[in-house]
Amino acid sequence: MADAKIKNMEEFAAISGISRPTVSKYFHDPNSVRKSTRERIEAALEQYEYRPNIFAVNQNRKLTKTIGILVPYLADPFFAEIARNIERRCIDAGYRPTLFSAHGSSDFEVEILDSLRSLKPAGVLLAPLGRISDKSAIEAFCRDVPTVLFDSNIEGMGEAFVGSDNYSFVSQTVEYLSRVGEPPSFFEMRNPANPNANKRRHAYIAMMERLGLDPHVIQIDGTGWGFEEIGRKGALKLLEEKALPTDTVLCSNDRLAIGFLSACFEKGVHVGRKVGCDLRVASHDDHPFSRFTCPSLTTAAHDYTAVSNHAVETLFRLIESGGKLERREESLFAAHLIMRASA
Amino acid sequence: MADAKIKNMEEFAAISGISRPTVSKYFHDPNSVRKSTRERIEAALEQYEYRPNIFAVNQNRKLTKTIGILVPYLADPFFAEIARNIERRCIDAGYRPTLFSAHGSSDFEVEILDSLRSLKPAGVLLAPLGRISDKSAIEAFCRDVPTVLFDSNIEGMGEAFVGSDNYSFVSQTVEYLSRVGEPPSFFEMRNPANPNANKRRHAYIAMMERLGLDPHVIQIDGTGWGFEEIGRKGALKLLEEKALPTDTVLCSNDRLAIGFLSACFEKGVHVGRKVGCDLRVASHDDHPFSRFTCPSLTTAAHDYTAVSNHAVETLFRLIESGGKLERREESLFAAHLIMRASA
DNA sequence: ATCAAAATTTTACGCGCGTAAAAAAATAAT
DNA sequence: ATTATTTTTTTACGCGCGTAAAATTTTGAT
Repeated sequence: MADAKIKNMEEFAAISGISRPTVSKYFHDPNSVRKSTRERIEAALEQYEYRPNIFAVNQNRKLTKTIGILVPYLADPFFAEIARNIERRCIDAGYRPTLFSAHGSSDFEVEILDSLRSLKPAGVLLAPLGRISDKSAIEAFCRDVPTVLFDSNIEGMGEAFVGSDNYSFVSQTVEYLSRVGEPPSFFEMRNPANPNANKRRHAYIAMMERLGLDPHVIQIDGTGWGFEEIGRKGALKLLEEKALPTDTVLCSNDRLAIGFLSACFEKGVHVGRKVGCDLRVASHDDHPFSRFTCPSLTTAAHDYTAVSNHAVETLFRLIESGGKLERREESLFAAHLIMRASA
Repeated sequence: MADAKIKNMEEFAAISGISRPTVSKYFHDPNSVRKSTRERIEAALEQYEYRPNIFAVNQNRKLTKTIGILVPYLADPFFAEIARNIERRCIDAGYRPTLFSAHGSSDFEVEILDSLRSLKPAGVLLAPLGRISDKSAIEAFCRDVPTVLFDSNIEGMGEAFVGSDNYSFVSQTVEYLSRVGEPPSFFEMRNPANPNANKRRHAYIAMMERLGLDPHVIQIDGTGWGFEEIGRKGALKLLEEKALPTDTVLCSNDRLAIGFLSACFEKGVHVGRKVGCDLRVASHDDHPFSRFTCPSLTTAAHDYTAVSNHAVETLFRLIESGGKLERREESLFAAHLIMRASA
């Protein structure tokens, strides 16, 4: 492997004593050539350093081995975590994942979709921004490129959607909170960027009514992706105005809850389920940091692994079947409750 | 722009009434062709949708417009934040950034470097894992690809290093803490993955000695990138054994501090600089979440913008000068103290 | 040994574009 | 109008590889 460098496949084929078309076949799929030739190629591969030029390969192959991954906001550890899982699986399956973040901007999202298109990826895993996404741009993209949506669903777009079952999240938290103490109010942003937020609100209301309880939805102002700060500001206002209808708050997501808890601490409000506490706070997502909040956050956790696995597997299936599925698939995974100190 | 799609540059040239070599020249640099022809091309560009095939372009051009960005751990919002800044600037400058994360593993790091090499990028911005990095692999990579290191320095590798001045961080926190209260102990991991940690420890000791104070370095066990959990475990042990030498703790970085604060809360230890508090805790980095800890974290902040800007600009300069700099450059940016409630 | 099946080699073309060289055209300067 | 200069066109080759078709070799079973 320390010998002179090989320029191209022609040269490498000559050295390994195999014809170029066969070598080409080998790189496409090592098992497509006879064992003895495979071994000869691999022997040469160990002596000489050669890898096919990826640009020439991609130009000529109908199907690239690239998989695009686009998430709305990579600085959110939740997406970073999912992306990590997905990347891993793609690599294991012999694909080359390329990761993009829309950085919370729909302009960026469209721009990335555009440059993703020119990469001619075998498939794309797309977690759209949601409400502010340019729907028509996404729809056009999905028509051209085999795409599986995840995290946020947009009706009818992509060949499949894989995400979490928001009803499962909320029903578990609401059930637990109201069984053990006062029923929860629901704390959320007035104009949530993410469609999951709406589903969670509806699930909250439905669940409360099923339990014969009065739903209280508290909506706070704020835009953008600085959820913690939005939650903190909203909570500060509520606490100052003593406007909380119950002593239990269920936040739409963990990042809002992180802000909420920080506001409580500032105001000297004791959060927790122990005696002497003023307030219980729970939430959804099991954000990587939620176990380090003060107090640690009771939350409903995504089945990260199941979601990312199934998203990737669905995409592989989609790719193998030529970019089209019989019918659009929707897969939702249940949450599981993680009881910590906050509620 | 809704007209029939163009297959290749040949076709597009025919339609726009310009010869293909000239069109090629235009896409390389629009200002390299006469104004009148530029306008004709751009007029055609508005009517017909055409973009040069990126693979064919990259195969034939000596220099790609790709810039590789590799960070050690993208699930750490600190790196996500830096990556966001860098991506932005690269796009603005007409490059195509591609982001990779080593996910904390040196195997991954080498693997990514390898696939990065085959992308023939114009340049690479590399934040190495640090201690566990495969130095020889990185060195070999830097020889082949114009590379600027950032965040963690590895002596002699890459054409330049851009990062923060650890001494500036620590001197400010130590000075402040010991001026206002009891001098701090230094809380860190025994075997830090990141070389900055070592520099911070040395800076702490030097600064304490300069102030005529006794340094106390507390080293805790733990490996990997789950710093919060490591910090929490370490702090729990310290608090249980009442092993803290002073009532002021300076953590090596914010993620450790987040864990420390969570342990304090669990143990009922009151952190803050107000009267009645048991402990002051400060740290370094200004992690995106450090303002939402309980209490909010006093910390020394990176000049994120300056670091990412200067890293990118250095890389551009490096690219323009053909991949070599007169001599290796090292640029360090000062921190600024952010006073919050924890100390 | 015989023969069909499977794998490989030979040969050749195409992908979409960069780019060099010479000829032609357009522009600017005198 | 003439000449010098800049820009564009024509022509042609190369990049590294995919892939098709026909010829050849190897393999495995009889």
